[in-house]
Order: sequence, then structure tokens, then C-alpha cells
Amino acid sequence: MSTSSKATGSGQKVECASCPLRKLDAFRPFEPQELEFVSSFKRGELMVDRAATVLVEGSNSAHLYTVLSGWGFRYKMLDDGRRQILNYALPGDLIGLQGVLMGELEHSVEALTPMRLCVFERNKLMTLYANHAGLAYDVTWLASREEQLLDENLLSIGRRSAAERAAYLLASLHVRWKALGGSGTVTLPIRQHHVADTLGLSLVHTNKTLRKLASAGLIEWVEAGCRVLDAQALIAKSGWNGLARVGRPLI
Amino acid sequence: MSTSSKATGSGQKVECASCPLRKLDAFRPFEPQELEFVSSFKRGELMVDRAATVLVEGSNSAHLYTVLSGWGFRYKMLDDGRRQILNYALPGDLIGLQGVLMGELEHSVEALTPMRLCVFERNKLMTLYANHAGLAYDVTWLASREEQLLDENLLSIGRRSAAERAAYLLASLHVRWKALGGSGTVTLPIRQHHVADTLGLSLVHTNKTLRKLASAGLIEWVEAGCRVLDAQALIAKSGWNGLARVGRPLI
DNA sequence: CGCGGTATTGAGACGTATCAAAGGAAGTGG
DNA sequence: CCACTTCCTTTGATACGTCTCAATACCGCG
Repeated sequence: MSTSSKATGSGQKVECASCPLRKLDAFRPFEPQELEFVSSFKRGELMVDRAATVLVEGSNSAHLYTVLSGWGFRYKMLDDGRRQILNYALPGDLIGLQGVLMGELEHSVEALTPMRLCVFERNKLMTLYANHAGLAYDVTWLASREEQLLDENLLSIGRRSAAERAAYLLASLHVRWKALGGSGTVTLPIRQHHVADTLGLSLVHTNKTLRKLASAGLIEWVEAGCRVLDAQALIAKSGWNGLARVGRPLI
Repeated sequence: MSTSSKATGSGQKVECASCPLRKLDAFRPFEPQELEFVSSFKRGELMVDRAATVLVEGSNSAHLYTVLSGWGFRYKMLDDGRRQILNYALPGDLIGLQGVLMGELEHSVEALTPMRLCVFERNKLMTLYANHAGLAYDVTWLASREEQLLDENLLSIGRRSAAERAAYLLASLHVRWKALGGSGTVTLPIRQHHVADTLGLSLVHTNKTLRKLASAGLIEWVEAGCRVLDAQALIAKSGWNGLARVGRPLI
């Protein structure tokens, strides 16, 4: 149960063809017909506040969303309250596919910043598969990419040391954000308890680990979150091989 | 580099329509036309020995496989040799989708037992999407299910205690195997070092943890692997909510 | 017979969790 | 404007879980 109100507005505000995201070269260009269908696929937009719950575990009437702006994260919880953040959702990422495909959602999604979401009709997904093989392929591609990110997270939590894990997390978020075209120093909109719940560490130990990264000049904590000062050093420290830089679809 | 020879035989031995797997009620029934296409999609069969490397990280000419029989596992490694097992592949599971979709594979797959694999043409995947929306949907479904399993593994490694993790792993493998129709006591074909590399623990500590489960009568280690004696107790100890029992596609 | 793979056990070192407390910043209501 | 709360970061002390090192034992196999 979130304290913030969840939904705000639902009118279709931006045409897909003029979606600012689509201009970025992180995303592959779409055919006019694809664009047309995606536009008809789009039901509207949803604004959610920071800390609002976008999707909740156990629900099965979930919609499908694409993040237009803002950050969110997927997580699961154990009965006693222990929480594990599974991955983060950035602009262009698809949210809720598991719920649509498998019936019941087994994770929740919370907004890290105010988010603008593109809402898709659950029912029209079958139409997408029936009439737009390319887009269907793209949906699978996005699912597969999420799987790839999870693989790396699993490697991280399972086998990297606390410092390596932290460095990897911050580096990967930095890279993913930078790939969206941002310039200048990046401030990741996360708190230390998000880092802790992502890395599988306690908050106290997370703080001590981050403190060392900050003392080394790699990062800096500000009110808004974590400023990444030296992404290369983070990557080096994490032993991460980096992210393939490929044009990805935007649905 | 594996010591065993990798490939054996490649002739098409079993017609998809008469595939023994398809008879199990774990899998949803297929339309005749779907079956026909899947059959044409199938290029042949591949037998691999125990401990053979089925797919290797970094390769990009990968095929797509469905496990017909036997067990395997997906894993990633860090440069210094630390290994993390990401998930296990059982009959009916798809292997290599990431490689086909994303170009380069970022994980490896090794056989835990001798495996019989159904080999699919990488190039024909696009045809599948173009002409068989239902099957395309199924491929996405399988990718999404893998994501779901990874989510749970991530929760496990990140937030469960060693004993809970071990219990969860053994319970989930037991459930997945049982869902394929096996009867009687199950012997999971894994060694303790597999458990260790899956749970993100050292071999020594894994042994001590498993020893307690064995002393409590929940499991037993035999030459062939781990006999699950009390799956219910394992599930209870792990705090796991179980696996949704739904008819899944077999491609 | 020796050998490699596997399971087991003990001892000590190290990393991480837990408990406790403090301080800064932002927001709220008086 | 100030007291007050809440959220977040930080630090220290101690307990606990897990790792590493080391050694043993068992087994099937060449």
C-alpha cells in the first residue's frame, strides 16, 4: 500500500510518431505501418508519483506499459518483509509483460521518480502477434534483454564481493541512462536502501561500502541520489564486461 | 573446454507429433498446423554427453534448442573463475533464445546428464513469427517464464539464508521435474558444487548446510545425486510460494 | 595400485548482519 | 519563525554467518 495516489490522467497526449524517445539512436527506426499499429495499440498515458506502486504482485488484470519517462524498479518480497529489487525500469523498458502472458504477476513495480507510462491494451497483444510479426519479435527481444540483465544481476549477487556489486550496479545504471542520450554528470535517483535491497546486503553495510566508493572519488551522494563521477573506474572495479550497444525496439 | 565430445548424431529421429514429451499434461495441446510447422522447424536432434558444453558464452552462431531429455544448466563466469549457475534446463525448456535474438550469447550451457536436444534453424525463427502468431506468442511465453524463474532465484540468493536457499533450490527442481510426470522418489542429477554455484555459497559451507537438511531427513545424497525425500518440508523451510501449474507450450 | 572426483569435518579469519545512536535535511503544523 | 517529525546517511561495537585453508575418507576407474 503506497501513501501516494497512484494514477493521474489517462488521456492520449503524445502521438507515437512524435514520441521524443523514438528520436534517440538507442532505438531502432520503425516502419510507418508499425508506428501506426503501435499508436492504435496505445490506450493512453498514465502518470504515477514517486514511490507509488505501479504494479502489485498477485494482480492478474495487469496492463502492459512502456516507460516514457522516469525510473522505476521491479521487486519481490518474502513474507517476513525482506525485499529484493530485481531490476530497474528506465525509459523505453516494457513493464508488466509477465502479468499479461502468465496471468498472475509475481513481482511488484514501484516508481523511483514520477513516471509517465504508455498504457497498452492487454487484449490487443494477440492482435499484435497476429498482424505484426516484427513487433512480436520485438516484444520477445525485450523479454530476452530483461533476461540478460537478470543473468548479470544474478552473477553479481551470487559471486561478486560487496564492493564489486555496488560498483556494478551503479555502473550499469549509469550506462543504461547514458545510452538514452543524456549528457553531463548523471545523478541516479536512488537511495542507499535501494542499493541495499538490490545487492542483497544490509543497509548499514551498504553504507559502509558506498562510503569507500565515495572516498575514492567514484561517486557522491547528494539529496537527489547518487552522482556518478567516474563510471570507468566503477566498471573496472566491478569486473563487468559492459552492455552491448545495439539498436533496440521501442514499443 | 570440455573433456567430453560434444555432438553425436544429428538425424531427425522423432516426429514432433509423436514426441513423448507432448503427451504429458504439463504441455498444452497443439493444433495440427502448429505441429506441422514445428516439425518443419526442427532441423534434427543433437545428443550431448554429461559435462559437455552445449552453448558457450560469446558465440553468436548459436542454434535454438529444446530439451527433449536430460538436464542442463545455464551459467556465467567472472574472469577469475568464479561461476554462477543461473538456472537449470529441463525437458521442454528452450535453450539459446538469447543468442538467436540478441546476436551474442552472454552465458554458457552445460549438460548435467546426457541430453537429447531438438535443434531448430535460427533463420526460420522469423518465419515462425511471420506465419504462426500462436507459436510466436509461445516463444515469448517461454522467455517470460524463464524471467520469472530468474526473479525467484534472485530473491533467493539476495534475501534468503543459506538453509532457505538450499531448500528452495532443491524444492523447485523437484517440483519442475515432478510436473513432467515422474512418479516415485526423485533423484536430482546434481553435485554439491552445483548447489554451491547456484546458491552463491562456498562448497564447504554448502556441504554443511546440506548436511543439516540430510540429518533432518529431507534429502539424501547418493552417487547419482540428491534424492528428495520430503519435498513439502523443503518448500515450507524455504518460504517459497510454489510454481503456478499451467499448461505450457512445447516448441 | 594410484588417481581424480566427490563428500565431509575442524579451525581460524574475514565479511556481513544486527543493534544502537547520532546528525543533517526537508516538510508540517502551530 | 520555531518545534517537531520523518527520511536518510553515517558511525561504532559486537555477534553471527560464511569463507578459506587443511586434511581425511570414500568411490569408481584405468
